Amino acid sequence: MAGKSVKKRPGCDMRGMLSFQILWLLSNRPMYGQELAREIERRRGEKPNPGTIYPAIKELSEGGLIMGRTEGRSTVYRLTGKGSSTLKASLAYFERAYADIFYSIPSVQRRMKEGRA
Amino acid sequence: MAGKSVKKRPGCDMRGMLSFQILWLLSNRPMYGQELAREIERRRGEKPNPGTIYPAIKELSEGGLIMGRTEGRSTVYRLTGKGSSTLKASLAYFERAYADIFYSIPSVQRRMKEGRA
DNA sequence: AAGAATCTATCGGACGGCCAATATATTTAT
DNA sequence: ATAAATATATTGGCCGTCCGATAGATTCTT
Repeated sequence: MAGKSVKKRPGCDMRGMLSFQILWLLSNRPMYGQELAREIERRRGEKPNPGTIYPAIKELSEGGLIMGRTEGRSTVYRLTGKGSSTLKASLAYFERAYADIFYSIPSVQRRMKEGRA
Repeated sequence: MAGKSVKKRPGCDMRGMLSFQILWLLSNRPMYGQELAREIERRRGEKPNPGTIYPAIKELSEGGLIMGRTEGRSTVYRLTGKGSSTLKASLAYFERAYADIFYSIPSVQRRMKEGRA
């Protein structure tokens, strides 16, 4: 049966960052869906399911933030101009909202003090 | 009527961070609901509605991550031991998942290079 | 050619976040 | 005492995320 118990991160599940993360990844280089899923897995620890990643891609595509180009069996996506400016605004929001949380992390502070950018 | 059009951040709405942010705020000092709402407003730019903040508080409270103590007209919340360890784990996840995004922000890089912790 | 692997894609359901509206209680100001 | 301000709290509904299952198409391997 579909839609069983969703695994719950204790106390905070941090939903809502998927589209943001996809935009950011595509700002580095064009990728196709499975590549995006793998890059997200590297960061989150878990690979998003097809039912998660593809609807997100579709949404971004329909919103004109990314553009897909079919190449063989895969579809390579890249940021549009609109997607790029949206990402810029989102990054500004991200920083304003969560920078102090980041700077409170010990390993981040260490890296700061050493001036490693 | 209730539940009209939810304001949409274009392309990424970053839901799911509320409980995390509440835990982090309470790790700095105990606060009551409206104080939490104001601190979140300072960071996000918009104040979470009662229908957003109170259910989140309730959930964290029922999960044993925070503890409330009624004082006059307000209820002051503080982290529990469980909440503290949960926050620690969440911070680790947060860093792993989004650190590279954070470090890609120009103003953050500037601050890093100057070694300002 | 046949099978395995890879990629794209959709469906149904669950869940947290989020809002506007509404209600009540307590404290403060006039 | 009355009004205003402050704080807590719930209701009803929408949205994006997320999962597991399922399916079809293309490419690679044997």
